[in-house]
This record gives sequence, C-alpha cells and structure tokens, in this order.
Amino acid sequence: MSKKKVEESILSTEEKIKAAAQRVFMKKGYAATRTRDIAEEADINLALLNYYFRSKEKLFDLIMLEKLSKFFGGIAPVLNDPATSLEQKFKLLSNNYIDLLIANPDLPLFILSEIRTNPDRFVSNLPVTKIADSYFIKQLHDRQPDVHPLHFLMNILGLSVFPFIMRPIFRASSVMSDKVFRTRMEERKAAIPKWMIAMLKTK
Amino acid sequence: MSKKKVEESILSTEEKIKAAAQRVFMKKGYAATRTRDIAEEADINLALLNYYFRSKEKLFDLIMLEKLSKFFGGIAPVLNDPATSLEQKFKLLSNNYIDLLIANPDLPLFILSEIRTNPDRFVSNLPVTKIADSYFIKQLHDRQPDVHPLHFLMNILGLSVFPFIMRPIFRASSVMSDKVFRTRMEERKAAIPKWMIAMLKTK
DNA sequence: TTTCTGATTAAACATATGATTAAAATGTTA
DNA sequence: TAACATTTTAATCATATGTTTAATCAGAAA
Repeated sequence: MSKKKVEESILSTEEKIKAAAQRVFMKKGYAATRTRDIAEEADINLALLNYYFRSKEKLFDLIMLEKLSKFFGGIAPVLNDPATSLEQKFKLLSNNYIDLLIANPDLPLFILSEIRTNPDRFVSNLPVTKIADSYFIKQLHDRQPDVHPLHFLMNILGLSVFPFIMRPIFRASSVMSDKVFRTRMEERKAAIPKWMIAMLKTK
Repeated sequence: MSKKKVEESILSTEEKIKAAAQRVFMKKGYAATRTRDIAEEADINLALLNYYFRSKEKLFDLIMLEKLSKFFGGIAPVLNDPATSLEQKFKLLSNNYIDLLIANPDLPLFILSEIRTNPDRFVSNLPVTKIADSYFIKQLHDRQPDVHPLHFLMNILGLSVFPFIMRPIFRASSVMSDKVFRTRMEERKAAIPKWMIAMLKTK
C-alpha cells in the first residue's frame, strides 16, 4: 500500500468515528451520549475512539467548534458589509439561514442545548461578540431610531430560526409533516424580508 | 445558606427534594443530572430521593409534566376563544408569554432540549395537537388568505419566545446585560402586537 | 414507660462508563 | 525477506451512578 493510501485509510477511520460522533452527539447531546454508542455507530472498536481523539470531551469539542462556525460563521460578514442595504441584508440573512437549516435542521437546538448545559465552555468560540456594534445595527438605528435595533436583530433571527427549533414539537404533535414544513420554510424565504420591512415602518 | 434554601428549610422533605430537582434538572438537563446532585442541592440523604419518588426518571416525569403545562397551558384557551379579535389575541399571547418567561427564563430551552433528546416520550402530554384547527387559525385565514396561517402562529411565538431561547448566547457574549434584556422584553410586549398587524397587511 | 410507625441514615450493591493496556494484526521500509 | 511502525482488538481498570438494604432515630400511641 502506498503512503498516500495509508494516510487515506487513517483519515477514513478517523472520519468514520467523527461522522458517527456527529450523528450521535447531535441526536442525544453530550451528556446522554456514551462512547460505546459512537463506537457502535461507527462500527469500530471502542478503544479506537480514544486512540484517535484522546477523549470523549476532545472529540465533542472538535465537533462543537465546527457546528458553532457553521451556525454563526455566515452571519458576521453579512452584518458588517457596508455595501448592502438593509433590505438586502434581510434577504441574505433569512435566505442563508433557512437554506442552512433545511440542510441541518437540528443545528440550532443542538447548539443552544449544549451552551445552556455548559454556558462558560464555549464563550470564547462565539463569534457573536461584535454584533452589537455592527454596521447592520447602525443601519437599523438610522432607519428607525424609535425602536432599539437589537429588536430587529432578534426578529429576523427568530423568524428564520425559531420554526426549526419548534420542529420537534410540530412533528411530535403532527401539526406539520416534513414535506409541508419544508414548503412553509421555502415560503418564508420570500416572506421574511417583506415582514421585516413592514415591521421597520411601524410607529 | 442561600435565601432560597432558608425558605425551603421549612418545607417538607418531599417538597425540598422536588424543588431541588427542579433547579438541577432545569439547569443541567436530565442526562447530565446525578441523583447525588439533587440530594446535595436539597440537603437530604441520597436514599430519600428513591424513598419519596421511586426513581430519578419518575421524579423527572413529574417535573416535566408541570413545566409542559406551564409552557403550553396558557395558549390553547386564548387560541380557541371566539370572543376575542385577532388584535386582542396577539396582545394576549405575546404579553402572557413574555410575562411567563420573564419569571421563568429557561423554561422554553429546557422543554425543547428534553423533547429533542427524547421526542417520543412526551408526545402524549403535548397540548398542541388541536392548534392546527383552532379559532385563531381560522381568524388568520379570514384576514389574510394569501399567507398560510401557520406562518403567523410561528411568528408570534417566535417573536415572543425566541429572545429567551437566545438569552444564554446573548449573556455569554455580553450583548445584553440582564437588566437591559428585561427592558427589551418589556418593550416587546407593546411592539409585537403592532408588528403582527403590520405583517398581516403585507401583500 | 414501652411499643409501634414512618423518616432518615450510612453502607453497600450492581451495573454503566470513560479510559487504558498488552498483545495481535496489518502495513511499511530497507 | 526481516525489522520496524502503525492500527486494531479483547480484556481490564477505576470510578461514577442509580438503587437498595438494614440499622437507627424520633415522635405518636398505648
């Protein structure tokens, strides 16, 4: 076997474990996940998890970091772009988020659950700190000085993300099938920017 | 001894355990909670937990049921009241929820996290099933037939509840102090009904 | 007082769980 | 090929964790 193939086979075992860990962690959360669950899901010997990733905690941190960057990574560039209007930012934010969440529906609840369980641990990794003095906030204040701009930030995030957070409940109580839910979310990509503009205008 | 615990020292042992269990379960979630954590928080012998509540799981179910009824209990009567207008329902829903969540800020994330971890377990206890054919939905459809009424249900819930779900992140990243957050939430009680009406009018 | 009952305690039990070890298997290099 | 390095395995370790047990305590009843 060539050197390259060896590296690939290393990566393949590592990737198998990481992919399995993602699935199990995302489904059950850190505390409820057993290293044996991950080993079984990845179809590998239990010891390999520690061989490749040292510990359950380190493996989790690795995955959590990726998920955090996936969830927050797209937002900062949009918020701080001086070249786009408020209307464009509304459209970019809602469409980006809804597309992201259609592909990763349990991303927000996973992140929020784990941060709640362990609030201090991931603070340093949160790319949220700069939001309060972003260009977006300034634009909002200029357009509507009577309402605190953070309201509109909460609004566009809530309108885009909240349905996905409620999805387990909607599904459990048969309010919406998966297919119908998907349709509603596609509708929201067009609706949310309009709603945001309407809210901005209210006195 | 904390004020809370001094007050609780006059409670019966059973009530002390239940109160302590609420605090620990709400903070760490079911899976991360040890029965020893609860015993220590309640300042009782470990065996008393099983003596009074049989098992960790039964104790949790008891508390979860209360939290579910607290979170969902208020909504159904409002949604199904034929005597109130849409505008009144907007105000009732947002104000009731915000007041409830100011008093119990981690209620939604607790419930959503536990349902996510164990989707099947609490389905039977969800008083959400009847929402889809509530009077509120009918009123929304009559007022704005061009937009699926579930959008507006998601909107009013999202606008009211989502800020509390994001609060751990806001706090961790120092976007808002607790006092400022409280101010914003009070502002939203007046703002959300106006926003909802504005959204209803958009074509 | 003595007896009885429920409440409380310290200790122990059985299993779960994260991690490690030593040996075996597999692959690489010279 | 032989020597070496890496990967994989089964078994084991040490501790954590939910629960139970048997003894003790405290207050009521007789």
